[in-house]
Amino acid sequence: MNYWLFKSEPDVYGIDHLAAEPQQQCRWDGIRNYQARNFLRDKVQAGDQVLFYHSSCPRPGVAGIMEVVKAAYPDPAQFDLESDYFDPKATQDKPQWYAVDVKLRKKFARHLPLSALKAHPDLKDMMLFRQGRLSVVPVTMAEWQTIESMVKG
DNA sequence: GCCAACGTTGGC
DNA sequence: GCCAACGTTGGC
Repeated sequence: MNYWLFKSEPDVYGIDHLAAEPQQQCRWDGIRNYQARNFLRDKVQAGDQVLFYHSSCPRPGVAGIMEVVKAAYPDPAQFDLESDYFDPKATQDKPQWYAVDVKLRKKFARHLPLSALKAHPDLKDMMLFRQGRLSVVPVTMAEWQTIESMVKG
């Protein structure tokens, strides 16, 4: 099992949106960055645990935990002319982009702010900090456990 | 293949 | 709004 951090802008789709979905489940789509795509397509598996990260907002940070319920499949939006995520290079035979399905596991009572993550010595090597612009980021098991302990504590 | 210009992300 | 860090595009 793997651990991840997925980013979303809460104005567009935050953890409360996910909480309001039927079965608190949704398609995580619209990823249009090759490195993020490769993680999604090649590494993200059903059962993986995911931090829901709010970005580009007044208080960026981790808002809760999701679980992957369906591994990667072609993102339907790439074939949809009406969609912002339409990609003329994509064909059914050669999809360019992938999506996964996720389910809400836990919404934190208090969001864990980015500042707290940055301040913790055990998290100093997080890929989140090294490559700030990536929207699908691996998290190590040690980092995951540290973050869980911060939420409880 | 190189590189400049431009666009996007995201924290502050 | 600003800026850093990348990513993408397109000319050559």
